[in-house]
Amino acid sequence: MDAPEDWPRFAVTVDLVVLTVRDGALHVLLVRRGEDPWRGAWALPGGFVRPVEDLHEAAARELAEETGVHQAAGHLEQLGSYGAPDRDPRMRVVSVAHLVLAPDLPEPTAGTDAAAAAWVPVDRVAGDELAFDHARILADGVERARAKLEYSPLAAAFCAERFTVAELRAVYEAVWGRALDPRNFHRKVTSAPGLLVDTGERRTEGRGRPAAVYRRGPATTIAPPLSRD
Amino acid sequence: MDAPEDWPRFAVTVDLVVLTVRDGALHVLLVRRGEDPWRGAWALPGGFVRPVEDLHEAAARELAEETGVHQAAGHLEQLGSYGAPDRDPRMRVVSVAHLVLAPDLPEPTAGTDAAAAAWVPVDRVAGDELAFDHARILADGVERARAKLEYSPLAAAFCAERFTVAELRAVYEAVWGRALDPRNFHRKVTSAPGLLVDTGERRTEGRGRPAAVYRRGPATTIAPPLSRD
DNA sequence: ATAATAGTGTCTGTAAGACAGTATGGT
DNA sequence: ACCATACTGTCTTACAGACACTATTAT
Repeated sequence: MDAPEDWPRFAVTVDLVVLTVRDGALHVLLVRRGEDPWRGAWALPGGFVRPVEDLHEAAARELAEETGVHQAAGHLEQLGSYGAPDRDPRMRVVSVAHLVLAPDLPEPTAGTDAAAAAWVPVDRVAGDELAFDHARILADGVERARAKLEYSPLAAAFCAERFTVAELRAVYEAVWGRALDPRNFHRKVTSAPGLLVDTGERRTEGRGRPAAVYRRGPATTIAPPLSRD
Repeated sequence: MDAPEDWPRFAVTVDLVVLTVRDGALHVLLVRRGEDPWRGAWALPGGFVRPVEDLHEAAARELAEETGVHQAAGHLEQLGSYGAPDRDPRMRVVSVAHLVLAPDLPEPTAGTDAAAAAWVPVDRVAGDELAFDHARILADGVERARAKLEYSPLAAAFCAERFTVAELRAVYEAVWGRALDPRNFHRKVTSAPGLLVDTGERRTEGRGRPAAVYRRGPATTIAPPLSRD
């Protein structure tokens, strides 16, 4: 086996698929590119991995830099790596994409790097207006999120620390793009052991009976899973 | 945003978690390292990504080089990337790990690179005898394989092109490490639409009634999934 | 005949989907 | 009073797990 220093050098970046739920629809955070290539196109936020940081750290740092969010609530996980030889015309770049699920955040651009940043509904992102291979990365991220809601407690990452069953259901409906029966959903999530912890608090939203307020429980999976059919 | 050529250079490798089922147990393909660091330790097969090839191509090439297998049967997918700053003492290396599920192969070492290669039962691999962070990568690969058998037709990737229900069940039992009820398993997999295609062929294994021989069907998921409890 | 494996039928408990009905607030 | 939302209970159907039973081969 040969020594690493004899082998081709790559630039390594992290790209972020940051998803949130706003106004009943799944949104992704995009930035407008200020330079060539792809000047003026929308792109996923991201940046280069520094010499001394792990991939996960780099993703968290870029998230904070570009959105002003110190990923306390929410969820960050590695999505996958993209390294087609021609994906960046300047040189060989491997991007390690990460998926972030965040509660509804204050308008972006609080950050620094990007010329402009915006939340865009995922079903209104035209694939050909995204830079590089970001349309593929976005599609993979959305699919991962949709799949994970089935068997993991991750939907709560889209909510504030305290939330109602209706808010949780709204997340599922936005991410899956279909209506769920409120009564069966309630029965399912409240009976799943360790999924929700009742805070005792009640909350009135407009009219109607006040809803119980929950926190995330210790469960790491939902078995049997919810079905998105 | 800055130009990639101004940024730190990484070496990028692919590492392979190659799994197969032999003698009723899940095995992983390991190679003995011939050089420092970790000279003499077991490691996952792998190597450096070349200047002009995609990550997936690099993984397939390394698989062929180190095992002599031209990944026709079987399955290859990306597992995840590992890039802790100190994972290789020589320089900054990011490894894109891939998972390979292969039918029982002829003894390795048919390949070239590795000083020695061997199939090792996964539950007999001591974590601290693997080079670099390969113990973690192996654990992630095995967990991925176990999880995917639940809801995907991937178990067939461990079988020859034509196989019986009993052979398929043996795969599940080896990967999950628990016995399954042959009758319920048979009912489940034969009634899953598109999972198996009856070839009409029958096969007698020792004594007992001959078993129907199947090929993989077009199904991409098993819904509802099997449960490994 | 006996053993062994392949494959089918039946029963039971659990849970999902559909939806009636009750509880508790705002207007 | 009325409506909207939260929550509970009931019915039906589907399916997993358990296991009796039949089918077809080797010894």
